[in-house]
Amino acid sequence: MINIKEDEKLSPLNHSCAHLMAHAIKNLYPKALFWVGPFIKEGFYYDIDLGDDFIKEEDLEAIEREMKKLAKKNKRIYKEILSRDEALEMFKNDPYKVDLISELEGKISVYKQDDFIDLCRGPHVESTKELRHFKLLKVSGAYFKGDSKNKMLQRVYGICFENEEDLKEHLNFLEEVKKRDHKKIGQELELFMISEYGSGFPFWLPKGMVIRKTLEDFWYKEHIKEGYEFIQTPIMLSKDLWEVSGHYTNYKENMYFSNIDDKEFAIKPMNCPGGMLVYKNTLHSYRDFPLRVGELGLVHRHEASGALNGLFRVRTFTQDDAHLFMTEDQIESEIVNLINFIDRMYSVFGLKYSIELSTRPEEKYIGDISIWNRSEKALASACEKAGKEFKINEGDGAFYGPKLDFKVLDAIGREWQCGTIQLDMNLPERFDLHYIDKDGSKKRPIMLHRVIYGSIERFIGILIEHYSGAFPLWISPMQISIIPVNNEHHLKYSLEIEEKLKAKGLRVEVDSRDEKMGYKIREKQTGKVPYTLIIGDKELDENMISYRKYGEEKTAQVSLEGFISVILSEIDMKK
RNA sequence: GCCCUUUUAGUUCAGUGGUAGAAUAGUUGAAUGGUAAUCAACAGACACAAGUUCGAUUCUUGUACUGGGCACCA
Repeated sequence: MINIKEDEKLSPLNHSCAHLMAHAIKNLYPKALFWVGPFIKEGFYYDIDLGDDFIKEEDLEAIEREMKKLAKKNKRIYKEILSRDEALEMFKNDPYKVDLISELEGKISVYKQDDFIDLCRGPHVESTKELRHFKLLKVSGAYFKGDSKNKMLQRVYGICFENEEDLKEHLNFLEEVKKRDHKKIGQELELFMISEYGSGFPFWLPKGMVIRKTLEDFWYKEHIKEGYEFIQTPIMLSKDLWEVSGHYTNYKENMYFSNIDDKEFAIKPMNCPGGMLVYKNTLHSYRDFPLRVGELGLVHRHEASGALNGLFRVRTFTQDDAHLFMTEDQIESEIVNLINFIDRMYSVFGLKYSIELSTRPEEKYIGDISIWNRSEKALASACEKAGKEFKINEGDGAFYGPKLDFKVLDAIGREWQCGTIQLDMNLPERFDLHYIDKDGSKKRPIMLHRVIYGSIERFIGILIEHYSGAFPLWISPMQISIIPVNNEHHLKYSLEIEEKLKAKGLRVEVDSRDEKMGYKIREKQTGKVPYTLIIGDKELDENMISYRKYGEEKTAQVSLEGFISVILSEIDMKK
């Protein structure tokens, strides 16, 4: 996956291409006014005010043609330095540029090509002739200065490369992304659906449910190894609780409510308040620590309609949550444990990841600065002790504490935010949590929230795209499909095999429909079933089975016992 | 929520100011098969509401939904 932002050659190229596009748009839409046109990770864009006119997707081709025409003229791109007054004079008829100039300090630089001139810091390529291998990708709306209170401008995105091969490669990558789309694969493989009666509320279909259940079972098993206990808290609780937790004041717009017997109830957007009540249910001693309490908690959040996106952004989802309670000097070792745990969980799926440490916000934060400093240090040194590199996001922590974010990298190099470990100084205070220390005094525990999958729904979405729908055997909804060559002669033997495989806990089916085997094999391949067994005269006579692995064309012949042991060890290794 | 976009059969797509056509899935029948699609018959759809019109699936408006962005993600 490319990152133009970090490429010294591609970033000026894309920046210049943004200007070339603006130039072309200016020629085609004389009324157009331009705000800014930077290069980004995946290309460039320009924000444009076209008055009451619009650029539509189908207009992009015409703009591209105009760009090619301009580029061919081989105009030199040169820089000029102006004083503020000169700049203001030059752009006096363009309110956007005047606005921009007013935000800049010192001398103003502009770039010129032919009759087009634009404010810009640069750098740019030397001539328009270098801009040849580009593609305009999409149009959309974008708020002026990124503020939803402002007017919406039109944004056109594109990307530029040094040569045609790189451009082609990138366009192929975009095709690949489309092919892997979990919404598409989820429908094709009948994993989940979303009804028009509830956008943002996914339904799990039988096959998707197998995946979900498998991930949940695995999650429980691994958490037991790590010394966790489990709870389940109600999805609906009195509004009073959300006032104590602070969610009612800060998060009301995103919560669902219901009135019962004239009392207001809220559907939980987070599991923590319920977890706090469980903690308070008993008196705690320092001897109980670290206390690790997990909950696969179903939460509901009223996300903006435009934010919804398949399983990635939904209105109801299951967090693989846990709350950990400890003393201050247990923070570091507990975080080291967690990092190693998360590492183990991700590596099972072949997911690489990076860690980011977010520290105390400049202004809006609560709690003692000395606790902030100590816990930030604990998070950092835990990463070091676990042997993990991390990036620091200064001031990016939540108001209630610093955090470590885990971003997983999928099979085609895209990043997804999944796990997070957050220290929380807010809730223990609000809920007045305490424990009895060695000396018999009451103390406030340190509390961590953490998730590993993040949201099970979202994680499955990521896995679908990561594996492109071809799940490893242990997760695959249907593991083995048995095809009798002829129902009359081979069905009985097939059913016997099915029986034996089922007895081993495998997910098996016999496809006994009256169809030709070529047809069935095709279906198993498009359905991405890991193993297909073919049972005919040959297998019957020799008391063997023939199997074909997903994605391979060859067939292997083995005894049933041999096959079972191969399969079971593959499941065991989670390959 | 905002901008643009989309909506025709279970699914993927054609098409029209005089209510629609295919592929595939489905049902039924025939075919008994050796590694990516056997043949035939049947059945199945214009998102919803209002307007324009003799007549609207088609045009207009609104609503809902889809997709891509933006904003949001205490």
